[in-house]
Amino acid sequence: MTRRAYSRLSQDRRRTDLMEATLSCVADLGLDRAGARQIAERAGVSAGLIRHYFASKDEMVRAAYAYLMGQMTAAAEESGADDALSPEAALAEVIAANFAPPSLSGVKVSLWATFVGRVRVDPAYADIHREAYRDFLDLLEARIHPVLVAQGCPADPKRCKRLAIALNGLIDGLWIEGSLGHGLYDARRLPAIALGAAEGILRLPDTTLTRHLAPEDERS
Amino acid sequence: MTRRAYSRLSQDRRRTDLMEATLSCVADLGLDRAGARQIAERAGVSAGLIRHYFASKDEMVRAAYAYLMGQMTAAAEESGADDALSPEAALAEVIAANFAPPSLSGVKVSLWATFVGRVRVDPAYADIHREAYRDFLDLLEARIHPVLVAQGCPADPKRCKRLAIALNGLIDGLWIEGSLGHGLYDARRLPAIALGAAEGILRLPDTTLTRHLAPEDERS
DNA sequence: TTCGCTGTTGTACGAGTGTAAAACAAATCT
DNA sequence: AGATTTGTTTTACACTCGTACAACAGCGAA
Repeated sequence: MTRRAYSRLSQDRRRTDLMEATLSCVADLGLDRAGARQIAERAGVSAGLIRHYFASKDEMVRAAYAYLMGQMTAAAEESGADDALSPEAALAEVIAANFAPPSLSGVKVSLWATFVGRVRVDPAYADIHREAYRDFLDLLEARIHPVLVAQGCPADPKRCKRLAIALNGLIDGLWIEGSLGHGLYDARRLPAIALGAAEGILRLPDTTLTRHLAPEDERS
Repeated sequence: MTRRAYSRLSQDRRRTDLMEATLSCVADLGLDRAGARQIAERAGVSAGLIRHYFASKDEMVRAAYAYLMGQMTAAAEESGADDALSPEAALAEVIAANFAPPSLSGVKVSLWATFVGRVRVDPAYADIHREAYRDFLDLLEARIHPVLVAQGCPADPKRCKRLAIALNGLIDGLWIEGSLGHGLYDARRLPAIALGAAEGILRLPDTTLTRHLAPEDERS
């Protein structure tokens, strides 16, 4: 039997390859059918190697979840971070970014949902989820506050947090249904719907946020 | 070897027992560890019986998902259906019902998320999800319209549908995070947060919905 | 009471699982 | 060039999985 040729990669590269293969398998096949051999094959590697990088397959899946959420929160924190933007434009960008690729993605929402389903089963998943949720809540709060101040609305911390919780709920729910692409309405309407609803939640005047819609999203 | 005693049940009873045991296992153990033997044990039955009621274990899981969503939709449609209620009170009740047991439940959200994770994998799951989503959207739209009319707001079908989509997003997102019980805030605040945000989304005057909060939920 | 039907159990089987550990080879060092 | 290290493959193993099927027993009919 002739042995397979292979090349050695850096530790980090192999780890991320394996985690990305894990995510790809989970998204395409579901958690139960994402076996170690399948994942290894997608990573271009043999199954035994998994245990050289992770203590167990379960730990690899956990690591893949943490990796995914880390990427998503990093992407969220980048959006609307341009200092030249007005507070209103920055908030609008943070919100709207969730309703265009790469955030709006069937693969991403599938993975997100699959792992959220494990939060009650495994405390490690609960920790990862809680941290990602808190990060996004904090980001929203930080983007909401200057808008309220600029518009002369009450902006005490309690109100900001409360509004951040509501806004996060809105974004999450719309993001899930929009990403699943069930065809009940055109997903291109989502940015306008989300920004319009956000204006309402924050009790801002009409078009405070929607005026910052990207041109391609302007149809209502 | 002495054989186990058993009693014969009606077909429907056994089927629902098996589906409920399936849901219980999936919620507690995760989809991958919810094996046929485990499920059968929880249903008080031997594993071979599954194939007498379902073509395969996978089909039983699918049936359990449809069963779960059927229950949830039915519960939603019952809330706020009292004709004596004002339109505002009925809408408030539909919204608030999601943030108190039995709707607000870690088990339910775990199951919901687990199955949503399969929507991309298996078209049967996509169908079940789409139908449940559409039903809830229609319900919301039907409850929103009379409120807008009573309050003298624009209430054309397009706007109603748009508002229903946004409101559904808000409810979904808040329900998920609230049910997971991550401890980042007190879940008892959710009814007030949701109703306040809904007032904003629908551009209703303050307290139009929040005034219908149940007494125990009145703390902001 | 006995018979017949069928819901139910128990067992066996092949395929697939995650994992351990030995054999090997690619890159690095001397 | 030769030795060393260690990332990688391969094989083997114990176990669990879903499923098929024969044997059994509860229950209604006759």
